[in-house]
Parts: sequence; structure tokens; C-alpha cells
Amino acid sequence: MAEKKDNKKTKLLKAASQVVRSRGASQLTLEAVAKQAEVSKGGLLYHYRSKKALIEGMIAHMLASFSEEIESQIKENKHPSAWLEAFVKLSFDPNLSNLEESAALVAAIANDPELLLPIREQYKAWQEATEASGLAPAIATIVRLAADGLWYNELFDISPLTAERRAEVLETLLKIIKESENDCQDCAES
Amino acid sequence: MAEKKDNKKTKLLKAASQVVRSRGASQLTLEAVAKQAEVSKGGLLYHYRSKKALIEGMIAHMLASFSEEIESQIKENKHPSAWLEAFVKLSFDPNLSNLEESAALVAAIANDPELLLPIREQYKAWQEATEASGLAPAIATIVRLAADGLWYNELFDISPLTAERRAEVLETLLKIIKESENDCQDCAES
DNA sequence: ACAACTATACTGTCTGGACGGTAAAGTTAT
DNA sequence: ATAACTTTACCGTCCAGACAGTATAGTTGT
Repeated sequence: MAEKKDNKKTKLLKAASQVVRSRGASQLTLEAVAKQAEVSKGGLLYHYRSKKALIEGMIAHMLASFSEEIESQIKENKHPSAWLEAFVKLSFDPNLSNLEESAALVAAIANDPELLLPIREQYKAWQEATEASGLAPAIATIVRLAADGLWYNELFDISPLTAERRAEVLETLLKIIKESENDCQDCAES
Repeated sequence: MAEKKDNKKTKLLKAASQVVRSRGASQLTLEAVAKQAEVSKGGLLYHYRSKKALIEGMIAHMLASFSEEIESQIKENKHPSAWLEAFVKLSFDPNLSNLEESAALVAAIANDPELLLPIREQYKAWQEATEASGLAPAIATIVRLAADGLWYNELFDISPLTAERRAEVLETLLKIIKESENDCQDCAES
């Protein structure tokens, strides 16, 4: 029962993300979400008692999903830099569900900046993980910020990178991480 | 007269940005902007014939202002990397008017993703400038993306960086640019 | 010089539609 | 039976944009 409920809720969140992605954040209305999820508006409001609650659900789902994917990637990797590597890889992963879930950010920005609060908290934790990577903190932060920059650019569909450059950037970021694993402080050639 | 008109339009754009920043993108209504700018709604619609036109104006103003500030910074600097340096510095500059103008992006995201088109075009040009910096293209792109990442994070008020770390990151980015001016084209290559 | 006319820059009012949210009456599963 | 779920019908509010009117400053004809 709780399972079914969660499934239904997930279905509603997915529908909401699809509406945002296909029609833009301004078209995220309860009616549109209900129609996309093939329920009535009342049905939607039974599960999420307000539009705000719906977007909160979207945000929570996005953060949980992102964190889970990172965790599952670092299971077999014991390097301190594993987290950062997973973060970068995930940011560059054009996985459909990632893109879909990130609509939550757009929805929050569009509707109420207060909804971004859980994201701010999550970022604090991520920054700690970044600085615990073993790289020089500033370098590690630059790597994380670059991944962020790309992610935002692609989320808003304004990234100017060719596929080749994009691949090269990812490769270079991973190389920067890897190099620090082998204790290369001056970043010079060897 | 054309001068006065432009002043008035600038005033309206500023009012619109202030509304977005103080009350969120969802509260960007013609009425709110008119009130903030101390005109009637009709008066606002005289200058910007639709809400869409208003946001287009905001976007154009933001891009022009950003480009101008970069241009004015690189006047005395002939290094090919001058553009990238200026871009990074400007991204890190907590200048009030920059922050205010960047509300245009939020307004566009919230209202109609189509409005982001001019930004996409601008980014293409910026990426060209980035790759003409003399740095290895991937490194130059990483620097630009990191600046972007920080800018977005701060725009959405979710940046987890302490002031110290932030300063250190800026310093490091500038050092990366500077290093490539002197020697060491190959230092990023394996 | 001055009246007639036109353009610019607004103001205040109105309306049609959309949207968030409520209420209450079913329906289904246990 | 009853709790969980879903639907339909509806309300009040808000807002984009239209519109009609006003005031002031130029422009032109005489």
C-alpha cells in the first residue's frame, strides 16, 4: 500500500518534470501535471496538498536520486577522490532521467526561491566531499564548479560546446583528479 | 528625447530586475513592475508591448552590459588570454548591478525558455573567445565553466563556498591563465 | 503669431481566461 | 464498514493585455 502510494507519487513527480521539460516552467500547472499523469486535479492534490508540496517532492527526489547514483558509483572505489570523480561523471552523463529530474531546479527557481533551500544544504555536504578528495581544495573546487557549469548550461540548453570539446573537457577533468591520486603537486609533465 | 526614452526603458528594466530579485520570478507581473517603476501598467506596456518583450529587453541589457564590461577591461591588455581573465574576474565580481541584471536569466527560465536564445548565441561567441585564449582549449573551457558554475550557484544563492575558499579559487583560476601566458603550453598534456 | 494638427508618453479601467485550491460525492480495496 | 483513493464541480483571485482617454510637446500652414 505504501508502495503503491510511492509509485503513484513517483508517477506524479515524473509527470511534473515532463511538463516542465516539454512546455517550460511557466506551464507547470496542477491541471497540466494531472493530465500528464492521467489523474484528475483532485487526485493530484490528494497526494501533494499544494503546488509547493509538489515541487518540494520534485526537489527531494532529484537530490536523493543524484546522491544515490554517486553512492552506487563509489562503492568499488576506495580512493578519497572517488566521490569527486563520480560527481564529475554524473554531471556529464546525459542520462535521460537525470535531465528529467533536474527540471525540479527549474521549477523551484520559477516558483519560489525558498524551495531551493534543500539544495543549498545538499551543496554544503557536496562541497565538504569535494574538499575531502585529496586534491588541493581550490583545484577540487574548480573541478566541481566546472562540472556544475556544464550541468547548468546543458540544463538551460545554452551550452556552446561541441561533442568533441565536451568529451575532451570530461577527460581532462578526470585526468586532473587522477593525477592528484599519484601525488603530482606541480601539475607539470613527467 | 530618444535619450529620455532610453532612460525610461532602463528604469523599467531595473524595476523588473528588482522585482525578480526581491520577490522571485513568479512575482514578475506587469503590475508589480509598473508599481516598482512608479508608472501605470499602461505606461509600461507603452514601452514594452508585452511581458515577453520586457524580458527580451532584460536579456539584451544583461548581455550588452556584461560584454561591455569585459571589453572595457581588456582594453589595456594585449595578451590573448586577456578575454578569459576578464570573464573570470567579472564572474567573480559581486558587483550589485551584475547581480541585478542577471535576474534576466531567472525571468527567462521561469517564463519562456525560448527567451534564452540570445544567451545561447552569446555563449557561442564567448566559447570562441575562450578557445582563442592561448590555453589548451580544454583547460580554457574548464576555467570558463568553473566561472559559470560559481556564477550560477551565487545567482541561485546556493553556493557553499566560504569567502576564503572563493578567493582562493579565483586566485587559482587567474594563476592557471597567467601560467599559460609565460610558458608551459604542454603542462596540461599527459 | 497663432491656430490646427500630430506624435509621444502616459493614466485608469475593464475583461476574459487561467490557475490554485476546496468541497463533496462517489469508487475501490481490505 | 471503512480507509484510501479519485472524480466532478466549483469558487475566488490574479493577471496579461486591450482600450479609451488625457496631457504635453513639437510641427506645420497661414
